Amino acid sequence: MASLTEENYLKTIYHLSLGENSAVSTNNIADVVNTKASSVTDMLKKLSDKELINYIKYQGVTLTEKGKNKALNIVRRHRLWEVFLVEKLQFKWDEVHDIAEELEHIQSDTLIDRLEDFLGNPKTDPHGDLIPDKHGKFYKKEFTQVTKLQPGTGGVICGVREHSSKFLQYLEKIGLTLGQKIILKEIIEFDGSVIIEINNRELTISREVAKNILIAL
Amino acid sequence: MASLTEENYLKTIYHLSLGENSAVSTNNIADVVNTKASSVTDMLKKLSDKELINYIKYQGVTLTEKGKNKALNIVRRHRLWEVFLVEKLQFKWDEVHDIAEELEHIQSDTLIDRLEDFLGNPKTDPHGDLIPDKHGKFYKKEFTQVTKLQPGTGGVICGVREHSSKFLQYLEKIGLTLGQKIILKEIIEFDGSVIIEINNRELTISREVAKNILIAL
DNA sequence: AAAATATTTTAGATTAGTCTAAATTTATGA
DNA sequence: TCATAAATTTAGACTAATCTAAAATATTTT
Repeated sequence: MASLTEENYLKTIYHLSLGENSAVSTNNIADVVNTKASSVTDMLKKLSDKELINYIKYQGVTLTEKGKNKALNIVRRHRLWEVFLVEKLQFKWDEVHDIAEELEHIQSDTLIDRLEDFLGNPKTDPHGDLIPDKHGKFYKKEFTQVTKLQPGTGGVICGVREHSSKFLQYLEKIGLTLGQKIILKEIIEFDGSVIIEINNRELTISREVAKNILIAL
Repeated sequence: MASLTEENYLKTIYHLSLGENSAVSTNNIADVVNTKASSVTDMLKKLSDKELINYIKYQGVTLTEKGKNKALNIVRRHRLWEVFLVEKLQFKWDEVHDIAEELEHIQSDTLIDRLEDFLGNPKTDPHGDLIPDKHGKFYKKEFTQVTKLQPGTGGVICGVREHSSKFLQYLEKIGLTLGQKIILKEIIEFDGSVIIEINNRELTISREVAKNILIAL
C-alpha cells in the first residue's frame, strides 16, 4: 500500500510523462510536488525498490505497469470526486481541485466503484478530462485545440488543458464553458489572437487561452 | 491546523471523556489509538502546548473549549460521511466505520456544510448517534437502554452503544434495526437475559446485547 | 574537446510520530 | 504505613519525508 506521499509522486510522474515522450526528470517532479531535487531522488529510490518506476540514476524515470495502474487509480479517484463535488454539492469547476486532492487518497476501491455508479458512470470530469474505468481504460474521445481548427469550422467545447482557478474563472466569465458551441472566425497573424463566434456574438481570446480550450471532433 | 494524528487523539479523548466524569488516562488513550503509553505522553504534551487539552502530569487530561470544538467537528464530519455512505452509496451500517475514519480528516468546512445540506440535514447517523451542527450543538434526544425499561413498556429502537461490525451484523440478523418497535416482556433474574416482543414474535437477547440497544422515549 | 553551467545524487541533519527500557509517581493492600 | 504493583513519564533510538551543502555526472558553449 502506497503512502499518501508516494501516491502524490506517482500521480505527478504520470501527469508529467503524458507531456513528454521521454523519461521524466528529477527537477520536473520537484517543481510539481514542491520539494527539493534531493528529496525527489530519495523517493525515486523508494518507488524503484517497490517496482513502481523504472529509475536509472541521472536518466529520469518512467512508470512500470504496476506504477501506471496505481497512478491511473489515483487519477480515477480524483476525477470521480470532482464530479461528485460539482454535480451533487454545487461546487464550481474552479473550486474542486484542492478538495479532490485530499479525497483522492481515501483507500477503498468499493467506495470508488459505488461512487461511480451513484454519479451515473460519468466518462469525464468537470473539466472534460477523461475518467479511467476500474481497469484503467479510457473511453475514447477525439478533440483538438481551438488554435488548430480551420477558420470557418468549429465544435463543442469539451475540455481544457489548464486547470488553474484563474483560468477557469476567466472562461466562466466570458461564457466559454463545457458544452458551448463555438466557430473559429479568424486567427490574427500578428500575435495569434483568435476570434470566435459563440451564441451569435464575436469574441476575441489570446492564443494562450485558445490553445488551452479543447473542441470535440 | 491539527495533523491527522492529532485529530485522532482529540477524537479519542472526546469519546473517552463521555464515559467518565473525571479526566481521561494515558493508558486508556493508548488502548484506543493503538500505541504505547509513552507515545501518548509525547502527544499529550504537544496538544497541551497547543492549548487543546488540559494536561497535568500523572493526572490525565480533559479537553479545553478549543479542543472540544475541534473534536466535535471531527465527530460531525465522521457521522455525516457515514450517512452519505449508507444513504447514497448503499453501504450497510456495519461497513461504514473504517471509510468514515479516513473521510473525517478531509479539511474543508464548506465541503461538510454542503454535504450536510445534500443529505437533508440529518440529525443522527446510521447508528442513531447524534450529529453535532456546525456550532457543535446537538439536537436533543431522549433515550434509554433496553435493560432499563419497565416490563410491559417499550418503544422504537433509536441507537446503539456499541459499534463493532460483529454486534451490528448480529442485530441486523435478528431484526433489531433502527426504527423497529419493541416491547420488553421480561428480564430473567438468573443472568439478566431479556425477552422482548418484536413484530408479534418473542425474542430472547442477552443482557450484554440489551444494554447496548437504545430506545426512544 | 575542454571549460563552464546545469542537473542530479550523496552525505549528514531535522521533524513528527513512534518504540523500548528505565525511572518516577501514584495507587493498593497487608 | 510501608512495600509492592500499576500507571505514567523520561531518555534515547528508529523511520519516513524532508532539508542544505557538497560531490558527481551530464549538457552546453566556446
